[in-house]
Amino acid sequence: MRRDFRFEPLVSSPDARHMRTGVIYTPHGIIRTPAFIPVATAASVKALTVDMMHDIGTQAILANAYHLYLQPGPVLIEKAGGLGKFMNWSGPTFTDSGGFQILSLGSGFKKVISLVSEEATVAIKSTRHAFVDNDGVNFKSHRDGSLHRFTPEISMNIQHKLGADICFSFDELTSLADSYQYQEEALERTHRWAIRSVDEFRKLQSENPDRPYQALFGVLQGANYENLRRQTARFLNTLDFDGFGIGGALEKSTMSEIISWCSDELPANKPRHLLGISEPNDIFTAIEQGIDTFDCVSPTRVARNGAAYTLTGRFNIKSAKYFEDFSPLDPECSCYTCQNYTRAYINHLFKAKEILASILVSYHNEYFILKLVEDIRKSIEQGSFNELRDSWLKRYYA
RNA sequence: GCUGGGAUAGUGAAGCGGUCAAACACGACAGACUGUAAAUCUGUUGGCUUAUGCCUUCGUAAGUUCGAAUCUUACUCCCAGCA
Repeated sequence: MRRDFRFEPLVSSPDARHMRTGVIYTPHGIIRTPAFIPVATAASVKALTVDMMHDIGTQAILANAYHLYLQPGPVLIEKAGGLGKFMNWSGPTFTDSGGFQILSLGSGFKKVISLVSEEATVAIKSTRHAFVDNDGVNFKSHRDGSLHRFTPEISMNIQHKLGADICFSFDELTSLADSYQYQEEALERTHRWAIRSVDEFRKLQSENPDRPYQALFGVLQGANYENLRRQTARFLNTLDFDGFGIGGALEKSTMSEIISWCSDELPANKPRHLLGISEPNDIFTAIEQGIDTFDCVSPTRVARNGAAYTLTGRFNIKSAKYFEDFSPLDPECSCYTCQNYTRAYINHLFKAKEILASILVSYHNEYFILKLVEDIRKSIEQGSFNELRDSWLKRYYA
């Protein structure tokens, strides 16, 4: 089996132990890192066409095995020629395993990520644990309530059919509300699932030697416990993974440490992906601690609800005070939206519930984050990361 | 001109003697959103100005009643039918 995938670290920054630039080579092109990977859950970056994605400098996209399994089904996408062909995206693609969705949607909906409250704790313990067993997870479709089951083997089969360049092992997402004992149990389960993910995935690949190579990333859990995070990084590194994803509910206060523990233990020659992060301060933190790629729904989700990024912070364009504001969303932005449309117009589009509102702001927000990460990458090359970080964050959060 | 129906907060629309500052919907205003059940969700929406408080409101005016958006009378306007 030809491994048409590799990561080449380029500039290691003297500013921070693990920070670096690099290039990820995939069968569908390269990704210059650090890179933000827009999320296309259901094979679409919501509100954006592929042309738009190219225009704003999208290097790769990340879709989801859970959603595509439920609709339209992996068999159809395989027939279409794979995820990229299906959605007309010729560049590199990622798919998530579905582990996160199964446990964060349905019974865990809105509770798993930010669960600190007692209510969330109770909800998690009484519902989630009933569905997880050592072999896999039973779950109900969020679409029609029908019963389904995911195991590492099933997730790998789906992702193999979807045909993304980079796939993730099947993991169990835990919540910070879970006990330490549960975190340990779940982590062991995630380890066994990682072994099974590798075995199944490599078996499928050897049975289909003519297909483009698909890389497999192992997912690190372990909540906010240093020993668990380090332990899982060391363990996963013994398996046949091409890279790693750092997952779990990441609190602002501990994210930096968690990533640095993982980076300490992971090999320098394999890429490190951070799952589901994209607020500007988090981006700086993640990259500084050695993250190469990361994905997030936030820029488009927030855009559809009227929030736009600017160099001086995020604001809500729906607000009445922009009714007569004929300046661009961000006066310093050179994206298509900011070059051609005013705040007053976009404010009107939201009030009038016009589809174009979502399109224009999604375009701007994705551009804004992609540009920020691009600027950060250049700053690492030029040895000016710290200066950029300090001045940028000072303005943004002023 | 006659007969019948109707006028409720920004709009539509419940309520038909006390538990009504008045349901609900929309709108408006604000907030949230981090591996997308999210073009979603939450809160506020008469005034005072934050209180198991006071004041002003249900077309206008007068009345019945301990008590009226709710009952009576007159008036004004709107709608339908008849002339």
